[in-house]
Amino acid sequence: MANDTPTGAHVGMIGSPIFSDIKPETRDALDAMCRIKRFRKGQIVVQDEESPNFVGGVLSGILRMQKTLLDGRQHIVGLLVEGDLFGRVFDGAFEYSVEAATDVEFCSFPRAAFEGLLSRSPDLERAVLLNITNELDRAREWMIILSNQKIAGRIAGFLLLMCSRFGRIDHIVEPTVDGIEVKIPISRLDLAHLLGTRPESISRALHALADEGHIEIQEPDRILLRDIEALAKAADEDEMQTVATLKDVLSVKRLKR
Amino acid sequence: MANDTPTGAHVGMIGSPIFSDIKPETRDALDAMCRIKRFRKGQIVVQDEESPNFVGGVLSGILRMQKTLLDGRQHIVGLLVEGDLFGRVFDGAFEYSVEAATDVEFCSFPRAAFEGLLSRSPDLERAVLLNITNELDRAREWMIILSNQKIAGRIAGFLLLMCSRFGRIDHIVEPTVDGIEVKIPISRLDLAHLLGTRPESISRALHALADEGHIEIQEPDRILLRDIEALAKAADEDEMQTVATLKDVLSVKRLKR
DNA sequence: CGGCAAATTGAAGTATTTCAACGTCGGTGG
DNA sequence: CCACCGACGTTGAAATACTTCAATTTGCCG
Repeated sequence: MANDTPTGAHVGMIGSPIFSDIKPETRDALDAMCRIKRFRKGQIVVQDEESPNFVGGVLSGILRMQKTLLDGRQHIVGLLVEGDLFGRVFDGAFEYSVEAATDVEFCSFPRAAFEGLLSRSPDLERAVLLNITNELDRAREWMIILSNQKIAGRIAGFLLLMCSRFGRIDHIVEPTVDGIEVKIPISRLDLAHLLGTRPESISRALHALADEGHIEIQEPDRILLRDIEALAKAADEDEMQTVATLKDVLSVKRLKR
Repeated sequence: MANDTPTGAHVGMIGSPIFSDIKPETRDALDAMCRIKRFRKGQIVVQDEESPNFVGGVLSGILRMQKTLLDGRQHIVGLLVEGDLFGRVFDGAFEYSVEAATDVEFCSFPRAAFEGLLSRSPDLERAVLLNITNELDRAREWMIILSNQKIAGRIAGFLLLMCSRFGRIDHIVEPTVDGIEVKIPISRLDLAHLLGTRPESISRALHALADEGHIEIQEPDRILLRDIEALAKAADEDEMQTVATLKDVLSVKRLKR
């Protein structure tokens, strides 16, 4: 399950993964107002339309940010991992619901206090700005992935995004001798919604990629990426940098053995 | 290269549409460092990979933010209108290119000076934070639109997004007696890339919506939305608020006659 | 008026969706 | 402990939607 972190609040360095570049005194202030919360897989952290009165910062585990459509379908617009913030600062309604995709732990900062500290601490404000900027980049990457016409391409893009974004986090991504192993934190149905298709198509496309030897389906939610470059090609990947990075990870791993 | 004709700068209240809620002195400082630039439709404002040394704020016209894929295709990830910012603050590379979708005018703030002022002016920092937050919301809306399986649904979502986001701006959206008239600022090819399909499909889906009476194609780039609710249904629209707002706009217009 | 780019239309080929059925796994209760 | 159920993933086959390639039309600019 989740880490065996001390339960009590106000322990030093609580927000470690969250804000890396802020002054010690700002961090102390943050720690002082923070309260650690834990949710089990499947629990709702924030309900749609009900603007939360806190700002959250993920410590461990994965949260799904989603919108509930008219017909009740849940539509994921992002996965939150260690270091990510959620909730709304200074602004209007938070229009999404947040649900635990795995068991999770996060810091909860009372909204008013957080905003107050934000106004007083330029370093924190900058950290938040950077955080949101990153989030924006991620959303744009999603857009590009989603605009791939072929399902297999979208899946390839999704897998690569998992690697490049969640690479050093939790145990989602593990480099092995044969390739990179990715743990998919959501069900086929959710993945289908996320990628704009249906679970049957996800299944078929995934198995098609496997038949071509680009991936290996070790378990339905554990995929081994064998040929990064082929995946990048399938995904129309434009960031050779990502590919290069991932390949480096692999070769290093190979040498280590 | 591009005729970035810096015309007269330092005129009072230049940034009016850009930051509405900042202190007069901050605005003065902004105006003092700002330089107005104008580009004609089709010109490149920022080239891929070449991190610009300025932050831009759109005054009028429309810019397209796009990524160039390996095969040279241009992939739009957002349209910038009056009041939108672009460029990077405090952070890594700006990975997109920016091109004028119509003739445009924007403020250009030297990056270093802008960041300096940002650090000194909490009100500006907040304004920027809000701006980026909005941008993030928009990107997430795009994600939801893009994950619609049917092309017609994506187009419907696109048209509604145009209305709700660009409603009071430029002359993109005009309420009329018969419905809302939307001017599409990009070509079919670009729209196709944006929506993850091909121009032929865009054309067919658009004409299908017209055959059903939901829209009317007055010119290829001028669409009259006749039945907002039908469009919302086609788009799987979850924001009844948007729909309600648009319908209000319409009925007010009708009364006015 | 000719020429070009953009938009549209047609027809054939692919890919995806849909509906239905089956297998697996984990939990529950007899 | 085993049978059963329900959730999930997978597979098959037919229906549908989209893409592709080719041809045609439209509108604009020189």
